[in-house]
Amino acid sequence: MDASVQTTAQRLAAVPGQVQARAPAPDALDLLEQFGATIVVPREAEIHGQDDPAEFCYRVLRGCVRTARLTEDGRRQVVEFLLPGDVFGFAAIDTHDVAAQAVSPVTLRRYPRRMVEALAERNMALALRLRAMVARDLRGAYDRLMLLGRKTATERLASLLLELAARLPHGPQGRIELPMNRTDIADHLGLTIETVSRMLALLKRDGTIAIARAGVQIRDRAALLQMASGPRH
Amino acid sequence: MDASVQTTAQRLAAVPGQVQARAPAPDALDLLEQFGATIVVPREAEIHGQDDPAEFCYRVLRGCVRTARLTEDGRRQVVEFLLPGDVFGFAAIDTHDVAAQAVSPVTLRRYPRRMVEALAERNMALALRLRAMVARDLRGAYDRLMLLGRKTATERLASLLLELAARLPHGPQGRIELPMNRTDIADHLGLTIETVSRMLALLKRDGTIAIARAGVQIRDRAALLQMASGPRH
DNA sequence: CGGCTTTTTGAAAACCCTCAATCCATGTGG
DNA sequence: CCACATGGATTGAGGGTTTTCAAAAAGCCG
Repeated sequence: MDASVQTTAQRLAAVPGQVQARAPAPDALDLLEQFGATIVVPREAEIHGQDDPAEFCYRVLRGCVRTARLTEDGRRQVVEFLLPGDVFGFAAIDTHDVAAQAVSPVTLRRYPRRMVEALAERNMALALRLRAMVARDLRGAYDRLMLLGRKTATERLASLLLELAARLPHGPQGRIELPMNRTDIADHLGLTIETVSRMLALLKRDGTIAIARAGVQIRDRAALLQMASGPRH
Repeated sequence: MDASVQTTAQRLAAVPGQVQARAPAPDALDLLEQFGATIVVPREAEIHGQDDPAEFCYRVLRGCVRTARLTEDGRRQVVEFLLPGDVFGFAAIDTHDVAAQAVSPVTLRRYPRRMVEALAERNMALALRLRAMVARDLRGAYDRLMLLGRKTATERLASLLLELAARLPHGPQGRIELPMNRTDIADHLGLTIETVSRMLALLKRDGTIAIARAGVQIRDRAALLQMASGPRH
């Protein structure tokens, strides 16, 4: 079987360790598959830098990627975490406006942007798909603006835990494994690692969650939901 | 002369009080003009709500618009301020993901989204223009994530002042008039009005800026630039 | 079992927020 | 024309949340 005729869903299913058994829904992104290359990136390695010319865009097959911005004096803002099935680098026009690094050992599918552009010019479904992806990124960014500008430390943690619980595969009793360390979480939520640690300890004492290092289990989802949107009323 | 054949540049130039005498560069957005309607919105009135179906998109002709998100408990995050020449509502797919309100009395040009979509399907230049606009919004949102997540109050103020100085028309000695009040600024920068006031007073004492209510003059641009990117180093 | 990194915990300080009063500009009515 | 009311901005005092600095604990891997 020629790899170029695999659908996205089939390819995803073929990746070892990939748990989501989603229905093989046809996806406009499948058109890109024949131009894709699979690459492996070691932990903490850079996939592309900020302001790099946007030669490629990517889909995560395995592992976790973070996108981030850096200031000259070393402060970092992690924009988002990308998990298997997620794509990134599609919004860029000329250059990437964030850097992308591997949080864990990562397997990626990489597509040349020239091809994406060329295909999208001809194929309206793909063009619409691309637009929907960028719109989604934008909405996500707006959500995060609210989180960073107007939420407390606990609320930020609660929001992130709920988001990750919805996106990560679940183990027994709804346990999830956080792929990123405390520093990544802190730089994503606009906090310090100490505050992240303390707020997690707090949620643990409450009985809202159970944590063991990277393993997290949500015990009281309702409480988390309430915390995520604000303690008042 | 039929209004429908005016170019964007011509129309902009025709607006009273419009100062920018930009060269009449052809713009793919001019294609929309024949479907546009000019509307006037009073101060503090809503242009569209969050999650409203995206029936229209807009261009600011006069005045200042803010886009914002609200939480259930009333906290607000102002996403951005839009000034004459700026467009908004183009990134939406089905619904607007921010609310838009008039900061000052506003004149807008309003375009039906159906028309925008229809034209973009046929006209590649317009489609690319739309994409570039959304990409710009996204980059702006990323800049703001860094600002909210990792910058101090003074740095946030310095950043905003520099941004507005670059976008607002200048009076004598580089004076600018801030169209928004302290509450809007605070909700944009993730601060309180008191902190905004205090930090402005601080910059004033430094001699970095001169302020009189809404009027601001930047006296030491280099100092502001340095503050905006961080005090350390 | 060491040596390493990561996480957690503690104490003190910093920064920003909250609450409250005052100031200032503007507008209104007597 | 002035007194007064109103809404926004400023200033002050105190408190709270998060940060900073420091050390201990817990994993991880040789």
